[in-house]
Amino acid sequence: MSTIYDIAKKVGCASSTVSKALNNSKEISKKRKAEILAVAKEMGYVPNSSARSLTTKKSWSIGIVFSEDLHIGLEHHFFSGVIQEFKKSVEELGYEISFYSKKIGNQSLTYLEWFKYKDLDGILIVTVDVEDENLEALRQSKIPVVTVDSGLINVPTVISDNFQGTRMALEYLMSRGAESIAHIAGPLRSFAAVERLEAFKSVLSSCGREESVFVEASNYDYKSGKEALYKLIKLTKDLPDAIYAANDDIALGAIMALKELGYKVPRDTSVIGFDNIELTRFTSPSLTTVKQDKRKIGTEAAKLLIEQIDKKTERTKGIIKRIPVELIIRESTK
Amino acid sequence: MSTIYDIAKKVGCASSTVSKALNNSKEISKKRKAEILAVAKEMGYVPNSSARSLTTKKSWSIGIVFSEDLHIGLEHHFFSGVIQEFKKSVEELGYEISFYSKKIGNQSLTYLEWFKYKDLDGILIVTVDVEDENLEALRQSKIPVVTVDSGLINVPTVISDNFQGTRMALEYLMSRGAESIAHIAGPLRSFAAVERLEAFKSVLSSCGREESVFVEASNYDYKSGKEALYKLIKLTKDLPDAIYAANDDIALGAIMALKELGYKVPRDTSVIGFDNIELTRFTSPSLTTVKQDKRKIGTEAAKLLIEQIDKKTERTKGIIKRIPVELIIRESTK
DNA sequence: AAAAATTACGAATTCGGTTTCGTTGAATCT
DNA sequence: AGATTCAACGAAACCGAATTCGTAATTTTT
Repeated sequence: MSTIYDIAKKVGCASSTVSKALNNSKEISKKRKAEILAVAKEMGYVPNSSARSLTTKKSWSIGIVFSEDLHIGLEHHFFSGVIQEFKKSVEELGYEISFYSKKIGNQSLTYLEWFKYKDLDGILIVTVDVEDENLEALRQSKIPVVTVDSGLINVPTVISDNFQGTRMALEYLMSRGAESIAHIAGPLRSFAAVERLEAFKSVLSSCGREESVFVEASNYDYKSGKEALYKLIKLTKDLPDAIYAANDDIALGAIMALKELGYKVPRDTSVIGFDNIELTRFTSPSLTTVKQDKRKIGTEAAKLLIEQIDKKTERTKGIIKRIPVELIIRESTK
Repeated sequence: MSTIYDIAKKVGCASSTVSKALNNSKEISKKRKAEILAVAKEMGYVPNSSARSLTTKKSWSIGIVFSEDLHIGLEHHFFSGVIQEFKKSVEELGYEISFYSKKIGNQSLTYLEWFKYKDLDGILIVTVDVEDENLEALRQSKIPVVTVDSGLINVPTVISDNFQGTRMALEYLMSRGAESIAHIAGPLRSFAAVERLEAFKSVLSSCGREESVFVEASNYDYKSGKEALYKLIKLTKDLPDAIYAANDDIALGAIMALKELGYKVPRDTSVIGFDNIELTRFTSPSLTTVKQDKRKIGTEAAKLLIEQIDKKTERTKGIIKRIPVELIIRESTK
């Protein structure tokens, strides 16, 4: 309601003086400042963010992009945790978050246009759909960007250590006597899926296992996990000793499919997931899984982004920050 | 980058004319308009949201407040779904959402100040902590507000039909032979918890059961559910035939506590929850529960809010929209 | 005490749009 | 043809801040 002009009028000074008082400039006397601050408080003055960011070119807000095509959203078990933590981190510094949405008014904006439209200070990309060609322009631009779980070249990325996680999972399975291990990969247009598949192949071959059996799930969800398991069964004559799934949802789907086929987990085969979503403690059997540290991922992403924003340092070419994972052993592996 | 002034210069007209072309005003000829639009496109013009909302007093953004004290956040099973759907609904109309956070820059703002600061068009309150006195000012104001799952008087509210749900749950339990039924209430500073408790008492007494046994969980989570069950056991000599929990997390906690005490569910007692979070399908035993329609709740809240924003109608005094619930029968009840 | 350097403040401009209102030229009417 | 209406455009004010720069008042220096 009340503006700096109202305050100026009441105090009997110029608006510029009020502005100085409010922004602890040194161009003002203690006395004047105290006087102005008192009046401002009395009038219930609140600055206007639009006016402020119009002149300062700083919006104090950070955009978040996530690929809805990959079924990522606020409800996603894992990413909602990452975003929550990211939000908390940047809020401590005074930033707020803003979600990308295609429709702005009547027209639809690309990520880059959106960035300009909103005068954003930076962007967090949560997972990347390789097929989203809109991202390319973002990647080539000079604006502060950080990604989680993606492989955009020349963009700082925070991602779980998929190699370490895969190795831990597979070595554990082998230590428990698994001879044949199959992999249900996530959709290979996601970067993490590719990494886990690569790691799977690499670990197996380094252990002297020649062929690596895997199928690709069409999505990171329960249903796709079920379907993938049926595909897998068709592919192999015998049930493998163990199955390494690209994430927990897929693993749970696979277990359900195994049940439908009359198999018991872990008696007939072990299943191991990735993520450690809350669910996994409660299922029966409870799920052995590789735990991702979503809190750490969120805070690290925030850190990497704020550094770009503050230090005006150009994006460090292709920084990639790997967050350690942890193997959580439960009942789905023998 | 480029502004309407740049366009004006290039076209050779006034900025006001450009503005008119961009906002399909009728005060412009087809020819001029086409010409301007072409140049705008060529220059990659994108409007600036700050400048726009500064003059129009319309920010096209809606604020979301949720009480972190109640452990509500982006990760909450139920509310994240509501928010996701709300977001989708308002985005279709060109609005974006913005989350309240205490720290703006260095100072902390009340909800009302935040509303002014950001020039918000409306506010969605997701659950209300009765003890949050900041809300009172919001309630008394004339700004467009809608709440979900709360009981703010004179504020439109969208909420599940807790009476219907409770009745369905209890009647089902009784139809299956339960004589004694206890209730684990949610934290009673939340409105839904109070409603469910009231409904519990009312249904039981209308069925001729005199005393209604209940305990209050300190939070809506698993741990509180466990603790509450231990409290309950101390309170009653015998295990009740059935337990009606205020939400799924509490129910799951209670089941775990029962397990620890050597009881089996549903053999020794039935347990029924509220929400139908995804988890409930996977637990063992899977949980019988009252399903809340989070999609519907989200869209209805959006509708109620947009109506206030658009029609400039004052808040209809105390409108309360009840969304039907559904009983999902699974294994935790006999 | 006069000169020089500081300090405290205000006038004016700017950010990027929207909107009002006056003016001009063309089209319509009598 | 002269009077009248209407369509198309531009000048200017405004939204609410931040910032630059000039000036007057004050303090410090010699």
